[in-house]
Amino acid sequence: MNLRTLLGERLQAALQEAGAGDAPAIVGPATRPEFGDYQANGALAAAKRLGMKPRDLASRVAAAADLSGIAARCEVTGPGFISLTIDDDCLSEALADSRIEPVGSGERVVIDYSHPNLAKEMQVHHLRSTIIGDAVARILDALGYDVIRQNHVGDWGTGFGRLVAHLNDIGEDSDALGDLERFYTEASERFTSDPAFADRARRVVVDLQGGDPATLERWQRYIDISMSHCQAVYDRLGVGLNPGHVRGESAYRDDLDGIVADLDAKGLVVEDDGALCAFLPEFKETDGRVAPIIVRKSDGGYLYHSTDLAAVRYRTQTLHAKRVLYVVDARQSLHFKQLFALAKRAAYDAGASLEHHRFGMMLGNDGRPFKTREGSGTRLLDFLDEATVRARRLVEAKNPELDGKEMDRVARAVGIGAVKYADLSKNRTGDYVFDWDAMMSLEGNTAPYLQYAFARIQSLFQRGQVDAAALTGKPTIREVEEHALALQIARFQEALEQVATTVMPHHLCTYLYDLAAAFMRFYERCPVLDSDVRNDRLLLCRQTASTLSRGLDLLGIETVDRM
RNA sequence: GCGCCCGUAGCUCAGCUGGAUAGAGCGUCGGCCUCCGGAGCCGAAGGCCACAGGUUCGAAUCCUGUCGGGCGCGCCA
Repeated sequence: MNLRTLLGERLQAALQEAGAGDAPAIVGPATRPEFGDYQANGALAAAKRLGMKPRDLASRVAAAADLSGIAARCEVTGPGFISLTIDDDCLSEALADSRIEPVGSGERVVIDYSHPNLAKEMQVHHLRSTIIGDAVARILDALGYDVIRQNHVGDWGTGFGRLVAHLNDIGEDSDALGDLERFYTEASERFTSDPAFADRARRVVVDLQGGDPATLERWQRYIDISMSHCQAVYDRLGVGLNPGHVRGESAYRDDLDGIVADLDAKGLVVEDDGALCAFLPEFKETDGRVAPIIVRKSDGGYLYHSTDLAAVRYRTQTLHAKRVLYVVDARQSLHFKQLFALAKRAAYDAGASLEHHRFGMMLGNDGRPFKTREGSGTRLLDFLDEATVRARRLVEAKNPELDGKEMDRVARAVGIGAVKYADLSKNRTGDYVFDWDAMMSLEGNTAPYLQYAFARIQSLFQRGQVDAAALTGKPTIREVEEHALALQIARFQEALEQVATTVMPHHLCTYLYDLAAAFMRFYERCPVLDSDVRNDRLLLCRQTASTLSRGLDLLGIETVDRM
């Protein structure tokens, strides 16, 4: 249940009854505790339009609103705010039924994320897209959307010419493919230093695009190996991606001629300097130049604009997506603006919402793009190794009695969880500073703090020999701390829906952190095991734990019973 | 040259269709354990929300400009 939506509907009806037409109620969390749990600001804005005194309108709205069973108090405050306090029985009901409401109604959403370049191994800069995309996909899934994950891997393009040419030269049985990074570097070096090799590489590109079977076979072999590296990273990260989600650039290679012919037929492209370009007026700059969208190079080759257009068409017309989410680096902003504009002109969007959800770079403490501690590289696997090692060191120091197997599991959950949370909790459109010590400090808004809160509740059940699953009934709310905690638990749905609309998982992180804080205050003030109302409080504990665990799970973060 | 993004406490970050006295964590200072994990709780100090105008009953939020920082801009993706 979404209390905020419910209050919004009831108050909007009251606004209408009070003569304010279809003015929105504008319900949000109260800004201060003395103003209750929620506040509605809509009467202020509406009163102005109607030429009424805000307080008068607010009073009429408050009187007209049907809030029985929802709000225990509804009163006008200040210049015309409506302050609302949720009824304790209502909270109690909400706790008893904590299912996620499927507001997605099966609407199909395609989400494009991770999309590593298969020419080399996954790098640290692939982390954000992979993690954010995974969390968003999980959350939309949980809300009842029909989510289709698309891993648009970079498996096609001129770069593969040199790789396959190098593979041709050294023999495909060579174990050189065991180290993709080295292989890639060698191929690149030869390409710049050896003109004859560069020529061969360019011919390979032609062969590839022409569909030469032997060349395609070599290429496929390279792709398979590279893809298995990616899968290892995905498994390690615990994200839901698998080979079934892969639909890379090469999947659209046979569509490109048709796309470009179609753009031409629609009069959207012209030849310029030998290249085929679209010049859309909205990309006209103040100096009169128009930024071009090149869909075919002067040598006849295609670029990623064409591939991406084909992908848009596939996602909207074949997959029938209503919404296509691109979780991609902010540096691609112009590309996506152009892509979406051209796709609309060509009617490839089929009315779907095409959305680029950008993110900034991960910076080190020095304010420069992040590198692993050694400064040598940015291989994602090395980075995850370091995270796990650091987490293990931490957990060993705090809780040395965990045995080897459990220690491994905890180190993984804490290490990977901390990395993910550090990223997800700061989903700004700009860059963010990654700091090992801050994210592993186990204090403040971190994954370990939330995991700890969960573990602490499990420990409480264990100490009290409580079978949490067997607890029944609806808790009666008595103390203000209980009310605050119950309210926060009930707001889970709001947090999820907020992520669904904004595609910003940090709203869920903030929610969970506030939930943990509300629990800590409750726990400090309200004894649980040695209490006359033990069952009620145990129920609150159980719902806190399950909400924490579900929320973290939707972020792709594991919980552990002891840590 | 043109364009996009960012500028909030010493540091790292929130601030949800414009709302009441701008919030957390770290760090600093001060309280709280006969009590369920102190990895905690309570409190204090710390802000011209980069700057200047504008719109509004009301602006960190919207508009314009200036100054800082990041990124991007014809045949890589």
